[in-house]
Amino acid sequence: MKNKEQVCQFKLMASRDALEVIQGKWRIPIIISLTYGNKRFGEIQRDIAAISPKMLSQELKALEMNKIIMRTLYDTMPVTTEYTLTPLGLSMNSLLEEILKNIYLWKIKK
Amino acid sequence: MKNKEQVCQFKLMASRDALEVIQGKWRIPIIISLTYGNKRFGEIQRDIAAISPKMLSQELKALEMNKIIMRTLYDTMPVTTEYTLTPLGLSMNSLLEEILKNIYLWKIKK
DNA sequence: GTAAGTAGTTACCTTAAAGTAAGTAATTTG
DNA sequence: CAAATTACTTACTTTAAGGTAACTACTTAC
Repeated sequence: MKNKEQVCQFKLMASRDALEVIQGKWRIPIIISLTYGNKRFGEIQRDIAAISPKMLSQELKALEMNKIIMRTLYDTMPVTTEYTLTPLGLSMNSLLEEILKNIYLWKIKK
Repeated sequence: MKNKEQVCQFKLMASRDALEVIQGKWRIPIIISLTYGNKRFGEIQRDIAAISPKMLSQELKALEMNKIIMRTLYDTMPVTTEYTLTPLGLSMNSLLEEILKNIYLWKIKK
């Protein structure tokens, strides 16, 4: 078995890549918004009142590239776009729930 | 029971405060480093080779304020400072492990 | 035909996060 | 006693993230 230091270094390198997925001001809010239903661009924008269309568009693209969300085009009149969490996105959310709960419980405790 | 929209809005607000704890380039790497043993300033700095003393000092303070880590002064000669994860810090780490594992598994899958 | 909604894009600007470099103070080693 | 180590701090600069505002293109409603 490898020693602690090597394992630690490996974990540090792995996290550097993986965590960009949830870094930034808007990605986690977008994931949270989508756990309450598949949504369209405008609906997410209304959920997260402070986000600009530029940032929303940019972050949706990044989340799609990282396979956290999916974009589906519906050939309705007018054309609508729907955003959905992937299984990875859903698994991220359940973990975020845990983290939020832990931090919240800690903050109210004493 | 409240409707989906209200629950979603509540979650979005709660996450805004809670997630600052893990935002930024260095906080999670520091947490990871400390799960492989209580460490001193210089030891963390050696683990995370790219971090500057300024950033390390600043982020350690922030993590301490958020009760993720603890600082212990030892009255040795010379005085040494040791950083330790709190129970909250440890719980954060197990969740980070899960997130990293999920993202990793997803990335290698196909 | 004017306004409003959907789903964005583009260009430009500001600010906050991070980087760089040097300094401090105390102690220890050669 | 000069150099190195530990644990930082301070001042200044750079970069990247995010903000602002205006614009596009298509459709529907009034």
